[in-house]
Amino acid sequence: MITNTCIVIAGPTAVGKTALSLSLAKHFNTAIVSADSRQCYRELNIGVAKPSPAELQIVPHHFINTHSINDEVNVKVFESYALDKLSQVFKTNPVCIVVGGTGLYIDTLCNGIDDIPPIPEKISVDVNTAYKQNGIEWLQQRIALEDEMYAAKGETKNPSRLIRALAVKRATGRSILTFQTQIKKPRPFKMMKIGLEMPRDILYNRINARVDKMIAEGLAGEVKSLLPHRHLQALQTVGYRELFDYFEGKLSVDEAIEKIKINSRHYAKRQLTWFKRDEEFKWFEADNLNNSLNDFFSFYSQHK
RNA sequence: GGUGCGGUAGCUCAGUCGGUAGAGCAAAGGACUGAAAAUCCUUGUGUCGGCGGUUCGAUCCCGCCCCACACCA
Repeated sequence: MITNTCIVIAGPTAVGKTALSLSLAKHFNTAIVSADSRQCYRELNIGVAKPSPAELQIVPHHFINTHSINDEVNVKVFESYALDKLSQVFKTNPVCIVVGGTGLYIDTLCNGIDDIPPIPEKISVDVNTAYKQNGIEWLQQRIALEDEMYAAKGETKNPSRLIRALAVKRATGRSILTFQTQIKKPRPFKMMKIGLEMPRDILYNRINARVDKMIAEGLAGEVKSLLPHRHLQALQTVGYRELFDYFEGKLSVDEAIEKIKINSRHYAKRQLTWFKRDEEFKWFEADNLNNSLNDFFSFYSQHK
């Protein structure tokens, strides 16, 4: 029996993941499942560097333009969506391409994520509201009182983790840490993890150039039309937040553009830190597409 | 040409009543379990513009020079 295989392409923003994934999808005559937490939103276009409409037509893509910024999208939503699409693809094809820069999503697709009961909305809302009113000190005090285990071992300086920990404790009576087993879930397919990288200065030049291109293509107009939605989680996105600040008069255009470049570099660095920790990745120099393809096929022929 | 205010980390600046200096940003490294393009943690030696003087000791006080900005001619 043929083993179904996910070819996972990861790496920092602007390294060239899309180009390689398209070539591979054409070669294997298969589909792409995107593992990108922002390209799934149909309202976000220029700033999230989606494949072009033409590219989307040539190769079937999943988890791109599939959701609205008003939908709740999170790692669990992605996991079930992507697993479902993979099983469909594998009915007719033994290979599927997974490409994206969201480390948590890729990790979860490959290894699963611990099951934690759903949290009643009221509890999350209450915790969030209290945090906004009272600040992180309040969260730290509540965690110290309500979840000793988390207070001792958790990230007590990180508001988003504290909020989640407190909500889980209140909803289940158990510390979130007791749910976190890190046991990998078996998947009905093989993973081949490919990381793309390039020298830092070259990557940063590419990022800067791509930001300039996005601006030339009209990113500011896109962001302006999304101003009423700027509070949504989906809009907490590099390229959008900085231009929101411009439209609200907090930054000049030039300052906003410079900020987008800086924040994109920070983002790229975080992605590299995440993926480098996963020793299952095979890293290729992404200096040029043909070289990457040659690297891939010689690797693939040895490991398929 | 004159007067004034400055010249301190890659940038913007603070400070040292004389004992060789520290914030924010940048940069670098790291973490990451339903917000993840999010969120959070760690890392600060630099001829303190130059040359002299005073002093045990000067980035700080004094003199001259250079540079920038503002105003007056």
